[in-house]
This record gives sequence, C-alpha cells and structure tokens, in this order.
Amino acid sequence: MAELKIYNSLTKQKEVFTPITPGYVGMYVCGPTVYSDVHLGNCRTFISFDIIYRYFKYLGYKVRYVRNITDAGHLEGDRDEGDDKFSKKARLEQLEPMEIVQKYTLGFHKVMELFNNLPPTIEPTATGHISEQIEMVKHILQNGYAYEVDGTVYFDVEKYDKEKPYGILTNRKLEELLEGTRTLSGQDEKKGRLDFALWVKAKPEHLMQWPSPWGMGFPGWHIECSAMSGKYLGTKFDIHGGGMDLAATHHTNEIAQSEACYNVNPANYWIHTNMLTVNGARMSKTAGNGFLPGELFTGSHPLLEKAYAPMTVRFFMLQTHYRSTLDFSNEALQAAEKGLKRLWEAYQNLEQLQQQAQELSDTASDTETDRRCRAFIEGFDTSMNDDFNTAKVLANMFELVPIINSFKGGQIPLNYINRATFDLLQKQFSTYLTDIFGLKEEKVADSGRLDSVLQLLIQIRKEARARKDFATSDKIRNELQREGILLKDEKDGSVSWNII
RNA sequence: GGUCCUGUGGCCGAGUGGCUAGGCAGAGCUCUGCAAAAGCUCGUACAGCGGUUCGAAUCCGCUCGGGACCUCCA
Repeated sequence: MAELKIYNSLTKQKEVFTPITPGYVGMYVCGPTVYSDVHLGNCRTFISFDIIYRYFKYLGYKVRYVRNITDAGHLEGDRDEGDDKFSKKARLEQLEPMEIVQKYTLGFHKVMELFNNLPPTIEPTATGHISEQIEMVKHILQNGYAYEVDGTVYFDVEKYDKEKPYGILTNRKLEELLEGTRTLSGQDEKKGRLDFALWVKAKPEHLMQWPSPWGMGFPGWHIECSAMSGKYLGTKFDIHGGGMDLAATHHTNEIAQSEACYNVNPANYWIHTNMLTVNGARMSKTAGNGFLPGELFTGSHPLLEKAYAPMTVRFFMLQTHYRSTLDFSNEALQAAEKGLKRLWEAYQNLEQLQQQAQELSDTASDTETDRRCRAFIEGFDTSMNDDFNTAKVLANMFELVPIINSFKGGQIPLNYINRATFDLLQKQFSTYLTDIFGLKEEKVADSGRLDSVLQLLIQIRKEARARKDFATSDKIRNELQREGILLKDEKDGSVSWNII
C-alpha cells in the first residue's frame, strides 16, 4: 500500500498516516447543532470528510466513523442568563426542544443523502450521553483541573496551562489569549477569563436539564465530543476532524479536557477543512449569508441565477482542495455543471466501448498512448495520497476525457492501448467517480416511455433526412430542443438524445 | 491589537526550485445537409520591489491588497 500523507493541523505539516491499529481507522468528526437548517458551508465539511472516509475504505481500511449530533442545550453566550438554543427556538415555534431536534436532524439527514454522503458508522447524540459527560467532568474535577461554583463546573485553563500548553492547536500562548479576551459584562464567577464551563447549572424554567452531582443542569459546550469520542473510539484515536472555525475554541478545549482527564491528546491527526465563502466572506449562520441546500436545488436564492443539482455542487467542491477556501458564485457553479457533464459522457463512452475492448490484445499498438493513459490513471492514487488532492485527480480525469472520446469517435483507434490498460481505465474511472468521489448520475424521470416516443420521432426524422427533406428534420430537432431535449447525430449514423 | 492563511492568464482553481495542471468562457480548424456534440490548435499567468540561486510563481525580506480565528457557528 502506498503511503498516505495527511496534513496534521497539530504539527502544521504533512505526515505519513500510520494507524494505531493496523488496518483500522478511528475517525471523529464534529457534526451539526440541530437547531436550524444546515447551510452549504456545513455541507462542505461533511462532504470533505465523506471523501476522506470513502478513500480510507478504498485503501482497504476498516473505518469507524463517528459524527455526533449536538442536541443538548448550550448557552448562547458566556453568561448564565443566556437561553439555550433549543428552548429559545422552541418557544418561538411553540414546540418541545426535542421536536426541534427531531425536525432538524431529519432535515440534516435528508440533505446528506441528497449530496450522496455515506452515513457515519456511529452517529451519537449529546442528550444520549449525559451520564458519560458527567463521568468525565467528575474525573476532571478529581484530577484538579476544574472547580465548581454554585452548581456550575468550570475548567481551570490557567492551571492546566502551567503543565501543558493550552493553545497548542492554534499556536498561541496563554498570555496572548488572555489579552485578546474581551471583558465580560455582569458578575463573573469564573476564576480565569479563559475558563469554560464543563457543566452548567440550569434555571428552573430551563427546558433541557438533567440531574448531576452538582444539581440540575446541562453539559457545557465541548464536553460531549470528548465523552463520545472516548466512548466509541477510545481515549486515543487516529483522526479528529471538523471545520477550521472549530480549532481555536472547540478543539482546543477538547484537547484540554482529554489531557486533564486521561492525560492524552485524543487524536494523532487533526484535520481541519476550510470555509466556504460568498463574495469573499465566510458563509455563516450569524452573518446571514448562508445558502440553504434547498435554495440551491430550486434556485430560489436571490443570488442564484438558476438551480443547481446536488451533484453539481459536490463536484464543484471537489475541484478545490479541502484546506483552501472556496468561493461560491454562479459562474463557478455553471462551469462545474458543464465540466461534470463532460466527465459523465466520457464515463458512458467508456461503458459503450467495453464490448469492443473485449477484442483488444495484450500489446498496445501505440505504446506512447498506452503509457500516457496509465500515467494519468496511476496519478489518481498518487494525488489522493498527497493529502486528498481531489482537484488533481480531476485534472487527470479531464486529461483522459479527450482520449476516451477519441476512442469513441474514431480519431484514435482503441487498439492504441492494450486490454489491461483499458480495463484499468474503466475500473479506476468508475471507482473514483462513483465510489470515492461519491458522484452519481442525475436520474431522468420516466425515461422508458419517453424514449419510445423519441425513437418514433427519431425514425420519422431519419426518413425525412433520407429524402433530403431538411425542413421537416430540422423542425423535429428544433421543436424538441425547445422542450429541452437535445438530439445528436452520431458519427455512425445513429441518433442519441439527452435532457439539457 | 494578537495568531495565522492568502494574492496564479477573462472567470474558477492545482502546483513541484528548472520538464509551461485542469475546468469554464473565447478564437480558428476538422467532421456534418445544417446544427449540436466530439476532436485538433491557440492565450506562456503567477500582486509589487528587493535578495538567495546557474535557475523561483515555488525559498527569504519588505510593501500593498484580501480573508480567517481570538465570541455560538463546519
């Protein structure tokens, strides 16, 4: 197996991936908070990790992929008068908090399915792991890195930092962080300005609360990921992932919690995906510039000129490396749409050539073409092994497209390559497109009946052309085109059609 | 203010110290009754200024521009 290199945010360099247990990968990815619809930026992260998950499987690893659902009430701000997100939204919509959770969890799953993301192998919820979180808080208290104030438990960042660097993930010193912290309004029961809550005391009217050794309350912002990753992957596992925005606080605190509790950094490799931007600014819930997947698929967003299919968006994302920002625009999306279409046509051409390829011999009649094809195909794995460089794989695929199309169109004889090369080409083209990149062809509804109707029209047109009645033949083609159906006269005299 | 990232041809975007990614758009040609599709050919880009080097878009420094994080957010 070739070496896979992954950029590790912890060490700021690419490292060869070595699993803790040979043949197995444990991966934890921070999932969504289900109090509103996921926007496209969220989707980008989950699509990126879906590709990573799929690639590990392709490499033959058995992967345990854990992605949580955050459904426990977290404070809005760093003050105890803050409402929790779920009860706030619940009052707004006159629903129980768990109804909100259910609604948006289902919505999230639906979106993931539309993007053809594979489900994680375990999808734990924070509310389902309250006791695990309480246990972990107890441990941290016992180890002396936390303190309780009137039913709320805080993590003692300054004490922790004396023994282990707190800002290790984002390369920051405690003094710098302290300077950057804003002065908080209201009375502050925390000892240190950077201290964060592990457990929060709930007011009586608070809708989501659970009993604990410190009274009724709910878990803090970061403890759920620590508790659930520890439970399902062990206190030390291979990969922890999430969006870059989580590194500075959420992941920094996760590391501190695990170190304080188990004396380990939970993950060997930290992978952070970059942000999706709109007009150069980050897409986010609070900025209000978020695109909802639904708005994209229907084209109902004011900034969109038309609707884009889920697979177009997925492909669009694959054209950029996961650690680069990606800017969202109509032009870029339209380019992606056309590019993907071209890829699918080459893919179909390859399938059609299969019959002909049966007769290929073991020797290629043009070793140069054969060699080039092999080099491009072998480049797929090489590029993926270099920190999952999907953009480079696609570039190689596009290099192969004119070659494949020329086999089909007859510009290049198929026997320029040998049988083994053809088989490899077809196998890898298909594997990458569908299994690793997770792309699928958009279905045309009721194509069976439509096809027989079209075959009739194609036949009539053919007869018209035979007697040089081009007025009739062009009328058929033009009228169909107006209805969104494109006829193509192939080289061999046959006629094919597709939906524009 | 602090910590980082980034600036590539009309647009989107890979990228290794030397062998000019790729996509979209555009131009010409071939094929075609005409189209469409497909194929072929074409643009020699790397913010600016210095430096290191035989050689830099790629390394270093400075300047200018853009962005992220430091506050819930993938």
